[in-house]
Amino acid sequence: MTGTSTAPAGTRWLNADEQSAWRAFLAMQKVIRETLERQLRQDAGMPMTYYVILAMLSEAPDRTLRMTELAETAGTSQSQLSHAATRLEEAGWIERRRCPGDKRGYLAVLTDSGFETLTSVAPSHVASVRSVLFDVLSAEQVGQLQAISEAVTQDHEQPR
Amino acid sequence: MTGTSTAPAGTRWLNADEQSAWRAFLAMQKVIRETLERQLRQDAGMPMTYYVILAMLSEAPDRTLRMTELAETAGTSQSQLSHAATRLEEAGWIERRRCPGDKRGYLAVLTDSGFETLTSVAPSHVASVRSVLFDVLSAEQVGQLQAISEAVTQDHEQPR
DNA sequence: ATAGCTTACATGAATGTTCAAGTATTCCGC
DNA sequence: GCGGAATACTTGAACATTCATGTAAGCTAT
Repeated sequence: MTGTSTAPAGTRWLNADEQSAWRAFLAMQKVIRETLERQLRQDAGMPMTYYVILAMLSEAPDRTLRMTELAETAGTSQSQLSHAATRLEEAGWIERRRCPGDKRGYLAVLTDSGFETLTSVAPSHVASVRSVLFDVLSAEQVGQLQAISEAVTQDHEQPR
Repeated sequence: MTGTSTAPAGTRWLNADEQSAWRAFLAMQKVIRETLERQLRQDAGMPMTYYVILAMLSEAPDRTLRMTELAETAGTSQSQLSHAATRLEEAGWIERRRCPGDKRGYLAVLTDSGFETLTSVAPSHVASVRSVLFDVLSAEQVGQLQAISEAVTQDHEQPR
């Protein structure tokens, strides 16, 4: 039900173009997510969320970030990050240290082992991203996709 | 790590454009998924997967589909559908009937209650889809998004 | 007609995510 | 400098998804 038929009048349903674009989009999303998720699971035994967390840490100065900042840059909730950090710490990929100057806080630090893991998985991850997305798009389409993505996310930013 | 630095030579990293397109895309995906998921959870207490299942059933002749077909059209795995069907049946939104002619199979039937629920939730769902996506895109961009989506999914189809 | 493969679906354990609390700190105004 | 609100993070329960496996029924070639 994204279309015609029974319902309170006044609902602006999707027209045919929007309808098919929407379904196509859902399908694309699914293909991409599943492809990457499966690849990472196989090659590194971690979900994509965890990969992104490690990746963000690897780019931070001293491979270290405050939990909250990490959650923000990785695009996860604090709760999710906290659970993830527990698992990542068990795996030996990160460490949590008390935050100097703010005893409420913790710093997440990427360990050497974590960095190595990331380094070893990254190439095949990037290859997957390429093969599922960029290899099938023209340069123009890449630009279009970015513009579309930014339109959606920018519109959605909270007014502070 | 989607970029430069340490790693086996020969890896084709993403260039700057691809990199930023990719991150923008991930962010968009997240915004859209979370928005819809949250809205459906609030308004109907169901995840989007379940909504799609009900929606597909509502469009089928007699609001009935064989489990396998339903899984296919809804884009879920059979296992996922089976679990979902259990929950949906508990909620009284669908029924499972033995499939005449093939005693292995089951038919999933959308109940009146399920149809009513769907009917009551659909408008706000569509409104969300609109507000998060179509309202911020031009007609041209909608077309571009569809083309991009199709490029990805078509390329990914299994060769039979 | 029967052995053996395949199809249709269910089930259970493992894992991730979300939501709602809960516990420390820190900040702020008076 | 003290009470109360906000911040930083954790925790546990509920739920969804996945993977591997299980069971029943249909198909097919001999």
